[in-house]
Amino acid sequence: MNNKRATIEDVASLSGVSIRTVSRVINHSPMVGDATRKKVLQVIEDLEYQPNAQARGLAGRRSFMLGMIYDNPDALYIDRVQRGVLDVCRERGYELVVHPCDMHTDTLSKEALGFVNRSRLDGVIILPPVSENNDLAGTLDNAGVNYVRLASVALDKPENVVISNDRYAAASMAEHLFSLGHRRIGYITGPMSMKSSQERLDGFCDALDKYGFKPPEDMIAYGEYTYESGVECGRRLLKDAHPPTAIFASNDELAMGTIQAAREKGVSVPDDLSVAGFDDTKMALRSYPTLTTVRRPVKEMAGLAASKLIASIDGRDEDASIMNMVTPFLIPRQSTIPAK
Amino acid sequence: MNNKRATIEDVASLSGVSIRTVSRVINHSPMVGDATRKKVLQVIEDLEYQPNAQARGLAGRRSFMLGMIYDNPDALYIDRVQRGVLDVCRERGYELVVHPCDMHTDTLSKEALGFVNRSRLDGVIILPPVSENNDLAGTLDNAGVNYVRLASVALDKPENVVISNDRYAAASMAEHLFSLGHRRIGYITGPMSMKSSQERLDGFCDALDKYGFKPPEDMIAYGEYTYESGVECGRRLLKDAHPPTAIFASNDELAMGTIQAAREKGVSVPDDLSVAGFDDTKMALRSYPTLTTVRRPVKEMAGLAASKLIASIDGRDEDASIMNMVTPFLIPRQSTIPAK
DNA sequence: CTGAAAGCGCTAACAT
DNA sequence: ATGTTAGCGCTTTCAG
Repeated sequence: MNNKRATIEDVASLSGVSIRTVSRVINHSPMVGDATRKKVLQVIEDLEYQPNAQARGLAGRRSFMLGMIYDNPDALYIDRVQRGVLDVCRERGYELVVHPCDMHTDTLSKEALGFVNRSRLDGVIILPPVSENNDLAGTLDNAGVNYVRLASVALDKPENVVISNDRYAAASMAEHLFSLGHRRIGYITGPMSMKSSQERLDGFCDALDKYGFKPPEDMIAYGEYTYESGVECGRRLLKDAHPPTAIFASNDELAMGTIQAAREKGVSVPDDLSVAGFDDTKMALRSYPTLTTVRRPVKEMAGLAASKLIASIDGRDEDASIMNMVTPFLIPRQSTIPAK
Repeated sequence: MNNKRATIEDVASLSGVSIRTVSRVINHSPMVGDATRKKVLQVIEDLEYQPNAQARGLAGRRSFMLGMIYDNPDALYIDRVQRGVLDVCRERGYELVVHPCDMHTDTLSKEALGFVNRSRLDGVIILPPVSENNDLAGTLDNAGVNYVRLASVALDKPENVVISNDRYAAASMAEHLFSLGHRRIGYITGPMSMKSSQERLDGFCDALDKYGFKPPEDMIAYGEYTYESGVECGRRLLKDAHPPTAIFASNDELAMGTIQAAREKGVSVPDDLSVAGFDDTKMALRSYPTLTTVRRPVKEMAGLAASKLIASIDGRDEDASIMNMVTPFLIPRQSTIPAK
């Protein structure tokens, strides 16, 4: 940098107070006289002084940095989370360090802890499906690292998780289809190793159950949350002797695959087959017909997670331990219409 | 953290050398005896010692952190860049701090500089279209901040930019359409304030020119890189008395909009109209028909940018000042077929 | 409410 | 090739 940056000392001497006082002002301590504070703030502005985060971190043992750990193929989801977290970070003077990882490596926990320690992160936010890894959470907890997981079930203490009620949302979608008159509804799952897959399937079954229906085993296809898997499962469901009038695919990728499978077979969506997805990806709006889907308030979830994390960091345990659960909502579009 | 982390001092005493020597080992200084180095490294491993990045930063005036500044709606693009940058960061021991911003604010430069200074970032990577802001680049340069811009033209010194040859790519696409027998080709631009829009349009014209054609003004629609704009421009081009047999939309969003416009008008893609896009977004593969498009090697560009940035930081000027230009490549899919 | 001084853990002159 | 030591800029006891 050309003109060396001002230090706390410059601010102190120019405002005629001690370093300690400037530090108090920076850290919003209430123990400063109003006149003093104002004066100091003025000098800070004049000098365009910015506290050195590293020095603050070294001395105060906090970095004002949060980390984000994930292994998720959905770029839009990641982007939404980043923005949600950053909205809160900005208010509170934090920065965000990103850390995509490989959830299938056996050194994941160690590696993640290394990440946190190296940068002295004040806390981390963990996205699904990595968030479902209890070994990782345990490792972090053990090391005294603050963390919050984004998940679809309460797999941790309230201060460590923000929940999306996927189960309820899936049930809503099932009811939506049901209310459109569909009685033979196919369902395509994600990988059953993921909580979200289980929850969504359970929600689907909950709803059928409510109407006195038993989820027909032959109408449930076990998929992978991918397009290819959607094509395959869609084909299988559609070639049934008694094919479904609607298919609820548990994410948009699967739904797009399902639509493709229908197209191949000359089954018209939505005229002959209603199709619903989950996630509200960009494709949902661009596909033809546009896709009825479920949108999780991802950005809001992320914001809650960041707030919770910062509350933990600040030791505001009452705030941190509030249970946060958000509810996704249904977005009806063209791909679902009344059954014939 | 429970068990306080080891410090350089612990490592020093346990390996029976001075702090300075440990520091040398950490920083890969060649001035250490082989035996000594080995011993120290062993202790480091045993203690699971990780140098404190903040202390390193404070003392050594580098943070080992890179920043990424952007205001881009394409989450996939951002994700690809982040991953490309991080691949290089990992090798070199850097972390990545993300910073989405609002490019339309007049305090952008100041705000961005604040970001860099606050966290003492060693450098930043700037994504388009923010990267086209010369005021920002000037401000950073002035402050002695290392930066690299991702762009589609050489709008800065070689050490400060990695270029994607959009012009060439657009020309390839035009030739592709031409070689399929299309002679009346519509073109939809992005916002002409963006270099990428200009470059792609120029590339398109270059190609026509090469075949002795003049780009017909009435076949050029000025759009916005959005789906809605694609629908609108598509409609306009298609209602021409002498409609095009192919439309080259300068990004995938526009192309999807164009396909929608064709659908509205009962024009079949690709039978009656070939449509091509640019970017290779996820939609390109999910649309029906799948979309012929252009893919920029985004991750590679990002990696080059990171390498270049780190070279600058390290003062390896020869490495930093190599001109980096990558060439996007055409991906033919179902949406473009021979003209009838 | 404010100030003086002791580090936080590391790098980099400066010795040896 | 290795050790000694003075900071980097800030927070935080501990006194006033």
